[in-house]
Amino acid sequence: MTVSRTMSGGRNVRPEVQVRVRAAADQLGYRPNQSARNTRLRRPTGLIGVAVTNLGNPYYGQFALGIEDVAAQNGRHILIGNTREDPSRERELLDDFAGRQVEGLIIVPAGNGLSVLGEGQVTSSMPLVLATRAVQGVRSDTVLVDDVGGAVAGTTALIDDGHSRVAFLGDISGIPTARRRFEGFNSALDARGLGFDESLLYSVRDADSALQAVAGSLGGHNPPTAFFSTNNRTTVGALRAVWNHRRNHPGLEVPAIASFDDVELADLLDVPLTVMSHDPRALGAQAARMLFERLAGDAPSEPRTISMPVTVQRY
Amino acid sequence: MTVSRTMSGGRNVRPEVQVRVRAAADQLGYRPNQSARNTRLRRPTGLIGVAVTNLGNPYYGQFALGIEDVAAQNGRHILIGNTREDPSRERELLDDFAGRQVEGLIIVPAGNGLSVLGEGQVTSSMPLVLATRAVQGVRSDTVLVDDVGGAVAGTTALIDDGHSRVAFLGDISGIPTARRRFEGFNSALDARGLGFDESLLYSVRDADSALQAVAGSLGGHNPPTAFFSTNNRTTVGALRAVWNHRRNHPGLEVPAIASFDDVELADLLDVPLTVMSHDPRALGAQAARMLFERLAGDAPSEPRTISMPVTVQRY
DNA sequence: CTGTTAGCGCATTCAT
DNA sequence: ATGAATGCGCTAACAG
Repeated sequence: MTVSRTMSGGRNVRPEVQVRVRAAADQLGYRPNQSARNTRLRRPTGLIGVAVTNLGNPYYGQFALGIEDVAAQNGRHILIGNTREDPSRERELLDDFAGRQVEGLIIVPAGNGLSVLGEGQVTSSMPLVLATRAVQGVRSDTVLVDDVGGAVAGTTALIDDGHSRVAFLGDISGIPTARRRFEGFNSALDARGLGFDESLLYSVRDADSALQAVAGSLGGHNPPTAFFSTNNRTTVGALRAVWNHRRNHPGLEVPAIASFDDVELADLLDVPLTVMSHDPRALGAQAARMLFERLAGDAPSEPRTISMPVTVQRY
Repeated sequence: MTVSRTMSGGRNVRPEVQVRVRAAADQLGYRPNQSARNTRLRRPTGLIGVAVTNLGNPYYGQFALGIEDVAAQNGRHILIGNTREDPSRERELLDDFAGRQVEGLIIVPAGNGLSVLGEGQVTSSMPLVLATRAVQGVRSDTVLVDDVGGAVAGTTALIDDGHSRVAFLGDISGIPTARRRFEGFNSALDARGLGFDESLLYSVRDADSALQAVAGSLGGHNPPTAFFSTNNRTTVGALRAVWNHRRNHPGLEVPAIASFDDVELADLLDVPLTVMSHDPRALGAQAARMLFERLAGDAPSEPRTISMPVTVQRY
């Protein structure tokens, strides 16, 4: 008990004894076992579980930073896992997080919108905030991006520049976010009385496949004059392809790109670029704040959905 | 006991009973308490503590991804914290990690090489791998980058291009990595019989300050013809400054940049660029592998230091 | 100020 | 195949 008391503040232990206890602890490398401590105190673990779809994407680095920041302010730590868009990996992570008694979850749902979260096992037992994508059948706090509005604005800007034949780069069957952006894209075309040529829909996810798609598209018959890119990975590919195209065909009009998400240095590239951007770090911070509000009990019982604004910039 | 047995595999429990148990568990949202489990089994937690200096930097996103990958393969999860180069935050994290009985640590030491790790409290009690930077007085497995060799190679390439007046962008007093790269930079100049003009040493850390420094430098008397940039953040700033300079002074020779660390899209920028790069994801994976080797007991008792190779590319 | 008792949730061991 | 007793490391509550 004297040791226990000393290690947890030292109330009611003689200072000199405390010194001896600490010295011995240092010597022996003793540290109180938090697992046992938590067991006994029936205390929350101070852990937040975070699952993202691609840790290697700078976007999610910023996102994680936003969460970490707010978590640290609230004395919590984050357990982070990468789902690689793989629902089974997501399930593993969720099970593990739950078993570790995390206090809450911030999840970027993997896959096509029917993630394992929909089964409702984990989600009912602890506070959950969904980020970036909603999941069918899951009623929980959610932080979305104004995908539709942003896509409408970006596409409209493209149209106003005179583009009427615009290709779309994104995996609308696999990724809900891409689907919503496609919606906005389409309704902007509609609003201007333009149709979308289905042959200009490229189902790509990463930079390489986007590069191939754009290169192929520009090399084909009746190529588009602009590309709508759904995320920063596909934008990188599109930029490279357009860059190559410009180098190989000097004098020709340079195809324009409308990119959802910003890419560092893209503004210097001399490619007509419309960026529909938002701040992933702010998104992460917002998700974390919603989670902590709920943990603190001062959130309404109804799930809240917040939509992060999207701004359009031209380069 | 029947529940316990069922939840941990179901040996010696009648199948029909197992079904009922699982049903009830689902219904109630019951999940075995890992803390209690670990306490009883005196089992390791399956957690790895990771501390990086800047989670928002894409470099560390890749680094974390490399760790996560290997950790997942080994059935471990990662607890990640951001130190913001702040030693006191590092200490907090380390204490917390230790208290949570993480099985091992992968740390990018914060600050100037005399991190709190030097005090030896935490480090003696569990396996530790230092990444990117070494710490004075700490003998542990370490994964470094060939900073000196890479800097020599990059600087030499610059000199061979005819540059004799090269500025240096990096915080050599605050960041050990920058110091080592400065060493290589200097010895390459020496080897070619060139001196370094101390007035061309800019102690910058982030993109903005690097941009200011380069802009100022190019606007001054006797400006350098090239810049050595110590990391991807300072490189982004330098690229922007050089870009602006070229736009404002067409016809003038464009200053060259030698960048330690690659930056996405920089190769398209039409700025003479020498990149000394390595793969942060591989570095993370390597650090994780060393940690798990040690945990498995099949590592030599002597601490090992591995140096990741640096390749030089020209754009 | 310090020690004793009891119990957190779980699993090993030994009964039945 | 199931249950009872016991103890993991810790601390609240109660002695003294």
